Amino acid sequence: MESIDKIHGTFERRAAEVKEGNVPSAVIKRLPRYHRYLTDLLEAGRLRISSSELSKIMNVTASQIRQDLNCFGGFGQQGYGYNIKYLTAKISELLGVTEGYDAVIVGAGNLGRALASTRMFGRRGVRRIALFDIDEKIVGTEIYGIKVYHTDELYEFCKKEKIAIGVLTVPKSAAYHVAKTMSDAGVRGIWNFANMELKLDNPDTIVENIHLGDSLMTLCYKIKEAGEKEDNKD
Amino acid sequence: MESIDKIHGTFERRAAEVKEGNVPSAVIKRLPRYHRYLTDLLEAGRLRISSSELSKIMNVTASQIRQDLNCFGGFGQQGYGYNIKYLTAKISELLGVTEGYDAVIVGAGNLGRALASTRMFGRRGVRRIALFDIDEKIVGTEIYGIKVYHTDELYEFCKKEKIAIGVLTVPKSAAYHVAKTMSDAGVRGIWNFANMELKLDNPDTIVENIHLGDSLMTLCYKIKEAGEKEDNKD
DNA sequence: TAGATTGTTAATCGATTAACAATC
DNA sequence: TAGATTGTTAATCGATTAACAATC
Repeated sequence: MESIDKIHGTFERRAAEVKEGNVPSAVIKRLPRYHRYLTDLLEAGRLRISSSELSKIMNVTASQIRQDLNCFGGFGQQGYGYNIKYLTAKISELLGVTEGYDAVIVGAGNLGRALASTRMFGRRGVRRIALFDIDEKIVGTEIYGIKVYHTDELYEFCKKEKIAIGVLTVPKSAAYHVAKTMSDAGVRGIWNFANMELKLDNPDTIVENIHLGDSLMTLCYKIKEAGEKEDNKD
Repeated sequence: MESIDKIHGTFERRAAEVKEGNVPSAVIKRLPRYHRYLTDLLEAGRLRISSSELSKIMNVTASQIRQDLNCFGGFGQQGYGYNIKYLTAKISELLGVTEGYDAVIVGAGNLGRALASTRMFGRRGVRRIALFDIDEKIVGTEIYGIKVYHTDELYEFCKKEKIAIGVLTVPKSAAYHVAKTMSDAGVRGIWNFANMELKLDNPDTIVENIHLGDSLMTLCYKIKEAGEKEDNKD
């Protein structure tokens, strides 16, 4: 127990040193995955982990883990490893999880409802403030505890509530119009499930596209590839 | 028109040359995106495109496009560009889109229904043969034209119908059991929406994980980063 | 033939891995 | 102190870009 406290002390002394801004994009892309594994370890009650143990769990090299974590300010401890809680907090901060952004979901179809019901948002510090749809039958109701508004009110709502994130689950045909409305209302990031590339005039609006189809294709590719290897065995 | 025919002739003569198997993984990862853009161009009625035009549309370098497409057998034509139809067909083949795999969706919740209703599968040559759920109220019904079976029948069904792809949209608690059932029944690839890493004994079962949370985190990161840049302006 | 655009080589860049001295 | 494990340098590897000769 003493050694853990000692580690903690060390971390706190070092916290100011954290360098940022020059983290390579390859590392940034890996951060959500680190975050996932570390959160799981934390929930499992683990306090510390070495790069070598984590490398086995995550199936990457220990060297890469040390190199990666060092990008934002070496706070491992020689002979001990990394403090999981501190590491998770640091990565959360870097990823913006601690910012507490507000989000709206536009489109209350199957996908919109699925997103309304997951605990994915809360875990990442994002609050779902409202759902929007054009179906008068559901406007005014609540879905998984989230109030449904008419899409006509979207612009005013986003502006007034200073919404940071807009989740787009409307049909392709409506996607551009809805996206533009949100962009105009000052929404900073659009999480786009509409299966199309959005071209918005506002260069400051960030668009993160979900292309499930790309993932399905990758799976097909891997299946086909594995089958070919199998064939070559004979 | 004559030149187009000429190009076509050239392509057919060359079709045999296609090299495969040594395509770098960085290129493989980009193929679904190429496929998307090329399909759109094809639907827009375009017949040919140059690496330089495509580079502008896709926001990558023309050099990369030529390098990429060359990996699986240079079939552009100097002075003309690439035949979109042929290129799309080639990429489709490489990705396994032409294999015509059969899939089942396990879990008929919001996400399962969303997946049952999209045209994403058909476009990629994947047939959705059946839905599975444990809710007796919906077993026996049809959802978006797909028959719903009880999950108890999953093993037999997959085995009998030689299902290649299992789409996993059940709660975390049931994910492992369902995945193992499918793996045991010879399902070759699992498309995993359960937000957890599946550890299956069978090393031949391919798992493609969807981690929407990672994408949401990336969006948060980009928003935070853009905000910081904004701050530094002053 | 002249113009356009590929295929391909060579140069650059960035990312990964290996190794080990520093240090807890 | 001895053992463990990081932080960091240097070596390797792979991916991207630039350039241009080949060729349609």
